[in-house]
Amino acid sequence: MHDSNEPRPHTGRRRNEAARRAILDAALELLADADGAPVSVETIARAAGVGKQTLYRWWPSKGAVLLDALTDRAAQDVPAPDTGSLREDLRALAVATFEASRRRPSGPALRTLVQEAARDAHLAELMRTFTQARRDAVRAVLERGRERGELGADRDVDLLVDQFYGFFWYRFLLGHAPLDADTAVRFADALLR
Amino acid sequence: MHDSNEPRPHTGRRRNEAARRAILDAALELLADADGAPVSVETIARAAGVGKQTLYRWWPSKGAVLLDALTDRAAQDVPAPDTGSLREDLRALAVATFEASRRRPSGPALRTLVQEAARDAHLAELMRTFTQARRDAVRAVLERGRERGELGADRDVDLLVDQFYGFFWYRFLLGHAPLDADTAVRFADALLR
DNA sequence: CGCTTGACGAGACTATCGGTCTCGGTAACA
DNA sequence: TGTTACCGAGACCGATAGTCTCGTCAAGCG
Repeated sequence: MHDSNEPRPHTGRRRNEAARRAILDAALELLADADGAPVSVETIARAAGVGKQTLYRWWPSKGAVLLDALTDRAAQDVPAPDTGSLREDLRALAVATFEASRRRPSGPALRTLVQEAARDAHLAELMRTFTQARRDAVRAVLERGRERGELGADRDVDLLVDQFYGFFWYRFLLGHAPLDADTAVRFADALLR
Repeated sequence: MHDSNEPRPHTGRRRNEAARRAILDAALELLADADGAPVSVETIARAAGVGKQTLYRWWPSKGAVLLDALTDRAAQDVPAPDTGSLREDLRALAVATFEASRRRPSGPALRTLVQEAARDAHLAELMRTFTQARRDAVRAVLERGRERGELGADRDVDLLVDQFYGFFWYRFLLGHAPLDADTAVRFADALLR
């Protein structure tokens, strides 16, 4: 058996970085334009001017490409406000979350991506880490507030985290009611009453 | 032109009621067993012992069959508690909603149905009336409470309704945290703090 | 009783899509 | 200059929603 920890140096043609960019850009654009409608691999490849195999050579599935397209350019950084005030932190988090969901192309793309995830268990699993980071940010803000005595001992942090993201996703996916900054502030205050 | 308000009497073989029942029963059972996985028309027809055309003769799409299967047997009746106390009404609504989501086969079937709706715009549209009735029940409870002076003028009913169902759907679809009666009571109380 | 009508089960067929496979060509490196 | 691995293109496979056709069968009418 050969030493797999020390593979032989790479030879041959290298990965085409322009193709990678074209694929991610095309995927994000199609994801945003679709706004709910499915995005096919054929369409992405054609829009990027590449063959399907180039896609599958570097990503294991369509979902992986789509998620990569979103996280590549979209605000990867999770805001972690720490103003010293629970109310201010939660307001800031809500405003940042709601506003980010309205920006193009990442907002509409995220909406489509969730719908893709509903039919693709693999993608759903990949998205868990994406959403877990956001949940952790809310939890951290709440727990800092608790340590400062701004959150009563009777308040359940798990419940509050799910209230925060439940409301957000509900309005985001249904799109029947606004997710603007004013709503964000009123919502954050409602959670802390 | 003939009088379309007075169509000629029906002749020929009549609709097979047993087939209708078999289709709806098979669809609900498959929907519940799938618990997320897609349910194909072929599978429904085979399980019901009917041809695909019998399905498409009476329903316009797969989604219509699935929704019909759920609403046919599942608790169609929306609870409308009116105890005279906002807190008691909202608790009752939350307990009924959360408990119903855990019952078989309607609970798992609803979860699968939502995932089907994510890929079927037609079904998503059909489900709007289904969910609207539930939203209206919560709204009615809140507005009765407001008339009794149990809800401050600063509380936004639209926000509260979305908080209620946002939290429910979030936990129901993700399944990461309990939706039991105890949680329902604590949640209802949290909304009314 | 027998004819007309329309529903019935069965399954072939079309179109779409995710994913695999193969082909001739080409860029990078030794 | 030869080897290697990536490239675009597209044929191919399997699954699935929905349509179409076929021979059959039940309900009513004359």
